[in-house]
Amino acid sequence: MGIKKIKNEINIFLPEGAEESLCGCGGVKGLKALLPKDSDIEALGVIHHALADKKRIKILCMLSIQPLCVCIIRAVLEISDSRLSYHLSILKKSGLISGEQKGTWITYSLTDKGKEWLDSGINSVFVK
Amino acid sequence: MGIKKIKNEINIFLPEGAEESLCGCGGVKGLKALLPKDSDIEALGVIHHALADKKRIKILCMLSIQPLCVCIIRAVLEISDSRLSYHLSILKKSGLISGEQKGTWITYSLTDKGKEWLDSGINSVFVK
DNA sequence: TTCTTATTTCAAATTTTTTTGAAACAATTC
DNA sequence: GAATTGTTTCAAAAAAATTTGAAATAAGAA
Repeated sequence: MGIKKIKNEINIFLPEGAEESLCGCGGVKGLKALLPKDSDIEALGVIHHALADKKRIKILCMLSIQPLCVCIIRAVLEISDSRLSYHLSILKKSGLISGEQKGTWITYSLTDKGKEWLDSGINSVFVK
Repeated sequence: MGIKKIKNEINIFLPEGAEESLCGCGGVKGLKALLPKDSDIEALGVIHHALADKKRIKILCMLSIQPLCVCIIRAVLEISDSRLSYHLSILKKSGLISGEQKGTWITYSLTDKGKEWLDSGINSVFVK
């Protein structure tokens, strides 16, 4: 009732009004074309995946306070060395943090990308 | 050479300078206290996890163009119904999108949270 | 050189996430 | 009511991420 079924380009029925607004953006083809390019989607996925884990978010937050060596991060998080190393490697690969050797130690810090991400996105959640 | 080893509060050695700057933020205890509260970390994790998948990022991008019913999202993404449904449910649980029944169809749109997230974070990656 | 400490790497075990296909459900039309 | 279409739910299978513990590496100190 009140809903018109219309066969369209991809041969599916649509709710009334849907086809017209779809046409406004070029239909299904148009929608596909409007999506960001795959490499951008990929890049965004890598960052989101890097922070899809509480321990890794904590690491990012810690490093936003100051650069820290692995042993201190370990003491705060209370997890095993290899486990921490695994998480650090994922953050490092994502480009959000970087590590610099200082003698026997490796000191990790936020990269510019990491700082930007923290500034832009994170606040929108915390400031609620 | 040039690196002093100092036994400290948690009984680990540290690179020179590390202890002083650590003291500046209250040591390991202080660092722990400076981390966001667990519920915030959790919330951030949920959002990041929701967008840790390319298909889900694409869905978010599509919905930023206009609200869409499942069958159209399906046509753009070219995946099975149940697979799409699974991804939609994760986005829905994260609060980034919401669905409204219109007759037989369900139309999904970005929530305010979804719009904010897209505005704040995402651009910092795409505008490069 | 040998020893110690900090950190990473590796492979196996475990856990979590994702995919698949069938079945269920809900709104509509016949 | 029966049949149809759009969507979700469910459980099993498959794939991917994470944890674990042991071994490797690297930098210094003795």
